[in-house]
Amino acid sequence: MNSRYLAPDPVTGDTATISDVARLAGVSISTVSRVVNGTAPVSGAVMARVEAAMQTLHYVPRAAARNLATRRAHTLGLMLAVSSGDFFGPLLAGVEGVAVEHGYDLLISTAGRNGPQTELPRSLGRHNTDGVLVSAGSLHETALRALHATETPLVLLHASAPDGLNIPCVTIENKAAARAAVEHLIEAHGRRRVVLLRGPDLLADSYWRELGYRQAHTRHGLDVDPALCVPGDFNHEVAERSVARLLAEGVPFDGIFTGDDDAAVGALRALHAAGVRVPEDVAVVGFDDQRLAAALTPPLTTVRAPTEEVGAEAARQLIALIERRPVQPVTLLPTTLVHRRSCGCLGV
Amino acid sequence: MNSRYLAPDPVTGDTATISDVARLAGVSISTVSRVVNGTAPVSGAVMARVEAAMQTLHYVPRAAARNLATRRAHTLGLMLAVSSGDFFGPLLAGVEGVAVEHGYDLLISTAGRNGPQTELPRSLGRHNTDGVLVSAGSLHETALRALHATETPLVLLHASAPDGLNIPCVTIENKAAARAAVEHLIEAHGRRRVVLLRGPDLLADSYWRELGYRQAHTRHGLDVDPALCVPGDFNHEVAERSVARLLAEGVPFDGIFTGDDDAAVGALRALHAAGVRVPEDVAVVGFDDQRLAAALTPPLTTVRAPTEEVGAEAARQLIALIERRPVQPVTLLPTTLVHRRSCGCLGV
DNA sequence: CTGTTAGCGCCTTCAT
DNA sequence: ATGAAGGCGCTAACAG
Repeated sequence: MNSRYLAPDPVTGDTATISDVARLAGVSISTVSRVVNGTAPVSGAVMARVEAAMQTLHYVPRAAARNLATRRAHTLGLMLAVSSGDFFGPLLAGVEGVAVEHGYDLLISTAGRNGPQTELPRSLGRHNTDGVLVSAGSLHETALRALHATETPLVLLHASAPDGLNIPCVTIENKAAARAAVEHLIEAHGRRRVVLLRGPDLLADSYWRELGYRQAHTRHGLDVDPALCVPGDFNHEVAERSVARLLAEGVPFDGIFTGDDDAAVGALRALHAAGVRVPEDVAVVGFDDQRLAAALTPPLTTVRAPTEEVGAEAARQLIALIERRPVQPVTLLPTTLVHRRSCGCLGV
Repeated sequence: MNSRYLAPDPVTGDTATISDVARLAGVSISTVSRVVNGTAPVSGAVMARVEAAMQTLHYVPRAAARNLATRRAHTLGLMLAVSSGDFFGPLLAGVEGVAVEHGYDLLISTAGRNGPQTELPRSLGRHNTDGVLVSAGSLHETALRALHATETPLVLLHASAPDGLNIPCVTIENKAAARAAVEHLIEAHGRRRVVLLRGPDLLADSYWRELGYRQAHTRHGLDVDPALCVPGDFNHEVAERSVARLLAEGVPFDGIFTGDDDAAVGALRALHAAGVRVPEDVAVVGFDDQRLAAALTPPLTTVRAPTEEVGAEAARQLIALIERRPVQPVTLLPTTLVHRRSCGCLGV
């Protein structure tokens, strides 16, 4: 190539470069560059010729060359924790939609099952990426601090920034949602002794949801009985054990806020095994509205989070950061409570 | 930079290049390149000096420059259909693990909810990517043909190549798995009239699973009653309607192969609503072993697919293709039947 | 509006 | 075993 007028040879896989186009169109490479990027005005006639040339040559700019010349990667990094379960898809869809809309590609990396990485994978490193979206549990705090120190544009997903780090984050209104869920049990269904299945210690989600649980009590002049706050870990096995123990010990309760839907599975199972009726004896609310929520017996009342929008908003923030526009330090997306049978609302 | 001996300025975000390292170590850039890539032997002493220099400068090679020089992207493209539900995570984990292991990055793109794309997104195009993994339902056949014509290395996920296209594909043993599931109903539980909830027409999965269903019958000298083959669409609503209709029409049956777990949700719901006991009156098997399978009432007997391994194997094939090593035209990964209550096996 | 000319950072022969 | 020099394809001043 580069020395012939021919179309790219489909056999060698050789493809046209900007100079091929320029030559065919009878202009300079700068002009081609201009019509490709709309960087500067180009006369109609010339533009037409160039576009024709690009067509016949099947010209596609080579990203590596552009990236090298502009010293930008035109790429967003997304650092994920594998466990992301169900909302993986929507999250990705949200992020990707916004990314392409703004002309960015998406480079992905997942943390192994050995927990948060202590190092940013090279693929998402400084030069491969203009910025990185870091989802909760994917990157160890020290790695995050190191990254932040290099001034890499960063946005946190479903997590808040470690002390002292000024990193924008986008997540859902955990506290308000948890409060609303528990208040629903208290107000609409007259429950007074609601169990809290606590989430994993390190997760920000756990912290805020617990706070919401407490706030619901405070607002209604209720005390929180420490005996009702047991481990749930956002995990059905842990949850099942906790609820079974409560039952075995004869601790009285008439409601459960399970922290997340997975834990709800365990809670329902323990309740069912003990012959406790849901929602008559114990009303249950979950959190997340995963696909399985509606399929449980009884169908689970739970909090629906706008996962796709979380991804989209995070991407928007990151791009703003990259392009040096003002950024929201923390954005909390609103949730809605989905009423199903397990709380006592629908049907019986 | 490029003219000082200093470490990269953390404030400007300026970072070291290969020449900075060379200068600090007192060698040429070629030598640095050699130690970075292990391209040619380098004396121990020199190597040590270079490595020290890289350390103190926090040197990281710039991907764009390498890609430009080598004319390779060192990147795999992954084209996904958004709906991928539950097995999104494992699949990604599989692909990514193999990719990084071989020194490739992962660029992702998802098909919008408007069905298969008719064009490969630019981000996964020829120069941004050394090859592309195309998952079922993400790319329209014409796009696939066009892509294939450009000689882009391609591997299909959960789909087989369109007629005449010689594209390797990796998926699971749909036919054998479906056959085993249905045979289990026939052999272990004595069912003779098993309903088939057919999957979506265009999906390869649907086709093979239906074939397996038929094969199970043939092998046992049973006829397939066309009245028992109804739409399921891998969708709980469609499935619920179909099963409800069968019940209403009084068509007799004693088992259901639901095609996938989502459809199983609908089937169980319809059965429950009609007061039909599972598994006593009707035994049910699903397919996929999604997370909700174990949480259903009763817990669902279903086929477990090695999703992560599918991703990993696909990545291996693609890399082989890229590096011009021999490739498996089609690889079928084995599944296992997970016995739970809905078929009549465990508990009651 | 259009062309010329430097690089961007790295790999890769080709000498030595 | 090491260095020198020429690209890879494109963008971005800088002239006209």
